[in-house]
Amino acid sequence: MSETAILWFRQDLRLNDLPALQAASRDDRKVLPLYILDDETPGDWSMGGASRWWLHHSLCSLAADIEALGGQLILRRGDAKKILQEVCEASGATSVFCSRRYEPWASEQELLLHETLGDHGIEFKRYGGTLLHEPGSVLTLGGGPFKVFTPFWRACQKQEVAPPLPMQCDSWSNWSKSDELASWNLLPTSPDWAEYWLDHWTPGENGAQERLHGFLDETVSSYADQRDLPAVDATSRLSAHLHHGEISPRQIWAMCEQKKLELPHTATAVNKFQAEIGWREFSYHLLHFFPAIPHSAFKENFAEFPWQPDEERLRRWQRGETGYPIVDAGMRELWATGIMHNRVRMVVASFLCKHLLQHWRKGEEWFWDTLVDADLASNGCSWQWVAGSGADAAPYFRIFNPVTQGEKFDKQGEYVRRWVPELAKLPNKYVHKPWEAPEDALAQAEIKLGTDYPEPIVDHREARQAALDAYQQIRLSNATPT
DNA sequence: TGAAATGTTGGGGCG
DNA sequence: ACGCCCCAACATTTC
Repeated sequence: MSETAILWFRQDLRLNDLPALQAASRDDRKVLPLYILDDETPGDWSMGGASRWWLHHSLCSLAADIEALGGQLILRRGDAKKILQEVCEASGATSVFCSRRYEPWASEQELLLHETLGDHGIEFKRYGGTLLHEPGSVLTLGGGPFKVFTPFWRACQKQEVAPPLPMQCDSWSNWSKSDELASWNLLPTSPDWAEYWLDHWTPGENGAQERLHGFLDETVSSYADQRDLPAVDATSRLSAHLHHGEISPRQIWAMCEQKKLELPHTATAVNKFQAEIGWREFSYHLLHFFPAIPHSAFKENFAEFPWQPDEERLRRWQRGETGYPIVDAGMRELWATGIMHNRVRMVVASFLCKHLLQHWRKGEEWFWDTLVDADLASNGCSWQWVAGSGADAAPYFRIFNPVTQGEKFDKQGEYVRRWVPELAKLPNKYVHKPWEAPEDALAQAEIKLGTDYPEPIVDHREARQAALDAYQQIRLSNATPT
């Protein structure tokens, strides 16, 4: 009689290019596909609200795909170690296969599982597939991790990316003691802030593949010119699919390489897109070597940065009520759709840290809860990048001017008007700076500043100076005495 | 994957 | 014709 192997799904909700699945199904084993909702082990980083919404739909999709192949996805909730032991015992499974994760709590959990399951005679094996290159396989000549993106990415590109694996599973276990997905209450109620999200998103492996093909067929050619324009649909919008593992970076990579062979003139744009996959890799590698990144400054002198905690400022930023249209548009897009255009992410993040002097962790936490693509590695590294405390970070004095950024990347104010409809009637000239609009222009646009749309929460010039002064403080504190 | 301040240059208006 | 000033336009530096 053949043995049973648990395929423990985590952040890899797909069936294709899944090394753990291939390994599990080898040697004539029956595969028992299991997802565990574990809110205990991740500590502060249990899944945020938007991710849970996504997870619900992604699990529906995965369950349907497995069912179509004759299996049943088992759902269980609780401490993963306990559940795995239970399910092994109840089902007679003798091995557990999974894809590696790289969050500090997750790698600890993997080591622990290897020991405790091993003590019970159960084989625990973990596989790659979530990254192009495993952390540790891309190192400087000195043997250490890269701390700067460009040389890191150059080194990555010197290595082969393994081709994606085809789906392979011959027989599924028929053990079927599963929770009802609905009982997990992953979807929001009262209010249902995700009411229209299925109009924007198709979670699941099929949705991810469609998105990738659509992007490469129709969008990528204008990617180089237009990806910074938030009003234009010129980005891949793959981040959430990638985060949940519905598509692997190797699948993306292979398709990109093929695209460049077929249509060489798209090479520049495709390369730019691939470099974004590179930033994801970079973040994961950094998180692996510097596990404190999600909660403490990579550049240590930033530990003393004089942030000015202010709940009211934070709240206005979260709600998109700062009085700076491009910032408010971004924050409202995030709330309405679970995502925000990358260019605008940089602007709102810079605004929170530099104009409002709020700790980058406050922004990181908000994004963690509201983004469908919330990812510990990318989120932590990117917030530190903006704040200036991260690896290869933007220098602290690089302070975005929210008006200039708006005028540069949203010339016609289309994006602002979409997400901040109260400004819709304002002429282009003032749409990024309504406080400069003369009385009659405001009247014609039916706006009373301070009532229909807020006055700017801070004066740009003063806020910029305050941020530079704050930076000066840690520079001085960091100076070595002579 | 900035922005502002400061410096330089050169054309044109003007006395 | 000349010098002077103004100020774009661009370059450099500073934060």
